[in-house]
Parts: sequence; structure tokens; C-alpha cells
Amino acid sequence: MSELDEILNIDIDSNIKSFKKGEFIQKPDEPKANAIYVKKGVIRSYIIDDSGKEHIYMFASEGWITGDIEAVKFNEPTKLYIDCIEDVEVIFIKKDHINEADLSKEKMQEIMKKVWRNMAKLQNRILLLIGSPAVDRYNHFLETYPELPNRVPQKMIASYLGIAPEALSTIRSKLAKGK
Amino acid sequence: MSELDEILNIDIDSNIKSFKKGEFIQKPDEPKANAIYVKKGVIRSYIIDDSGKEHIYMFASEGWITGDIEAVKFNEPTKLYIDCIEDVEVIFIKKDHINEADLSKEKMQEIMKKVWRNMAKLQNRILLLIGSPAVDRYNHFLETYPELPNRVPQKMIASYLGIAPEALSTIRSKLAKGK
DNA sequence: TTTCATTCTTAATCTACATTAATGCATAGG
DNA sequence: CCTATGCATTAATGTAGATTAAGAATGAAA
Repeated sequence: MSELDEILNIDIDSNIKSFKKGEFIQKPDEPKANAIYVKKGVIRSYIIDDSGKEHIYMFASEGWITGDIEAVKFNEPTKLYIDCIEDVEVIFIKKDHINEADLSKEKMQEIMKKVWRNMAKLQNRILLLIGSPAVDRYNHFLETYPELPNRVPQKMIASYLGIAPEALSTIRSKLAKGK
Repeated sequence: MSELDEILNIDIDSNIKSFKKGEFIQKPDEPKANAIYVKKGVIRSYIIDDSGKEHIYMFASEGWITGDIEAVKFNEPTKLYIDCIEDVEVIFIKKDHINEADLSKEKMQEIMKKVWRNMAKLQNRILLLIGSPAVDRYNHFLETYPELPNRVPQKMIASYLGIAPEALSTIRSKLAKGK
């Protein structure tokens, strides 16, 4: 699969943005991109609920595009943040890019493929959240994102899995003893 | 928003399919559509897990398109089913339809909009599953799908919310007393 | 109508996970 | 180097929701 910046004919140099670990890429009420493509590093997008707790709904590392972020908007008053777990390079994609680019059918399909891949991830996540206990979800996370466990702090993984950090710790120690 | 069959220039009569309440639209290992557009009625898509329990991951009523079903496939060995909660009329959409149709940029964008609307639904679902207790999820369901509660049996709503039917029953009686 | 099957409700018990709290480990800054 | 400050682990207690079971309501079939 070719790179997204190629597909969209975006001039890389003028559109690639660098951020340091810990920096915010996006805060609520700031102008938003319609999507963010990750060239390098890992980012997380998360909400902060009424009680001040963070809920990570997605990680994105090299080659991933995060979903249409504005789509979450109608679920106000929760607020969506995106920040960097490592130093990153990303490309902001606005609807204009897609509309203005002179896209062939094939290129359009490539974009659709990426969007659908993202959607598949979301669907799977739902099935896991509904159907499986935390241990299974953790194992699935390990299989699906073998590169992330060493790059992402555990409390964030716990947040992604929808459990408390202490619970993840317990699960990990049981798994370690079990084998 | 115009109708999908218009957008795609599909000959309605030859592509519309009718199913009776309770009938399967799709079973695992059968040839699949890439998406299903609902003209009339309500359908549900769900998996059956290893222990034989059903997990509904989405309802679709008039005007909705269900996501790329094949996307779920890589999560084998769980199996995806789609069946009818009421008598329905649906249109099967294959990638061919989109590829062969002579689509203007505007039409392509309409399709993208529908896909993104679907994705927004999925994202919200995840945020709710991770962050909110069952009562809140039920209330959100009522707000988001005001037309469904009277058309869908409660045990299916429970399955969609990720809780047992008994738990939903308890929640409902508490809400009824509470007001 | 009567009968049989599903669905819904209510209540008792059980379990996975949250919460709280205390202790040990890191990594960063002085 | 030493000492914060945040992160991971472990254990205790609490709670939402699962499970089980029994009865009531609904609805379809004879």
C-alpha cells in the first residue's frame, strides 16, 4: 500500500508536522483536522470525562490514520485530546485535501481502504469490549499490536482496555506465573 | 441526503431484496456483501462467541448502511450473522457497484459521509463502553435511537449494551420508579 | 378459547473488577 | 551523587453486574 501523502499529492515538506513526546497535537475547541496520518512515532487520542478521568479510545503508530475526529464531536460535552507518546511526525488531512486533489478511482479506493481498516479496528474493539473479560482483551491487544507494549506505558494500555492500572498489573502477574 | 440507490445508479428493482422477520440475511461462510443498505425495517448484525452467546454489535434501520462486514472477518473464529427483527427491504452493495458506477466527486463524498456517519456511531459506542456504567449507556441508547425501543426486544437491547437481560430489566424498573 | 413457548421481571448469590492504600522502582533534575 | 515525582506492584475491601432460579406476562399455534 502506498503512502498517504503520495496518494493525496500533498507536498510533504509543507504539511508534515513534528511534535515532541508529551506535546498536544490537538485539544478540544481548537481547529481540527479531519484525520491525522502518522509517519513516525505513537500518538493517542482520548477523552476526559466529567469526573476528570482519561479514556484512551485509540493509539496510532506508523502507517495508521486515525478516524474522523470531528465525528466524535456530537457526543459533547466530553472533550477529545490527542497527544504524543513519543516524538512524532504526522500529516494533517483536511477534507479539502481530498476534495481538491484530482483523485483517480484507484486512489479514492486506497483511501477508502485505509478508512475501512480503521473501521475494522473499531468494530473489533466493540466486540471485545462487549464479549470478553479483561484478560482476553489484553491478550488480543498483545497479538494485534506487538510493537506497542514496549512503547506505551501500562496505565495507558489499561485505559485503552477499559480497566484500572492495578487490574492490568494483576492480570500481568497472573499471566507471568501461569507460564 | 439522497438515497443510496440513486447515488450508485443501481437499478432498484433488480437489486432490492425482501426478507421476513426472523430470516437470515447473511450467515458466516456465505458470500458476503461489502455493505448492506436498509430501505425498510430493522436488522441486527451479531456474532456468536465460543460459548454460544450472541453479541449484537449493531442495529440498522431505515436509511442506515452497515459497515464493511468483511472487516470483521480477520477476527476469526467468531462468526458474523445478520438477520431480521422485522420484515425488511435491503440493498446489497458490493465493491463492484462503487467501482463500476461512474461517480462524480460529489457522489463519492456522499458515500464517504455515510461511511463516516457509521464510523462515528462506532466511536461513540467505544467511548460509552469504556467510560460509562450500564444505566448511562441505556439512556444514551434511548436518546440516539428513539425509534428502536418499541421495535426491538429487550434482550437484544441488553445484548447491544453488553449486559444481561436481567440487568437491563433491573435498570428499567429503577428508572421507572425514579421519575 | 386453551396450550405451549418465549420474553420479562424479581430476588439471592457470586465474581470480576474498581477503589483505596501502602510499598517498591524507576527516571529526571538539582 | 541524592532526592523528588511519577509509575508499577500487591493486598484489602467494596460494588456493578453476571448467574441462577422461579414466577408472571406476552404471544403464537392448535
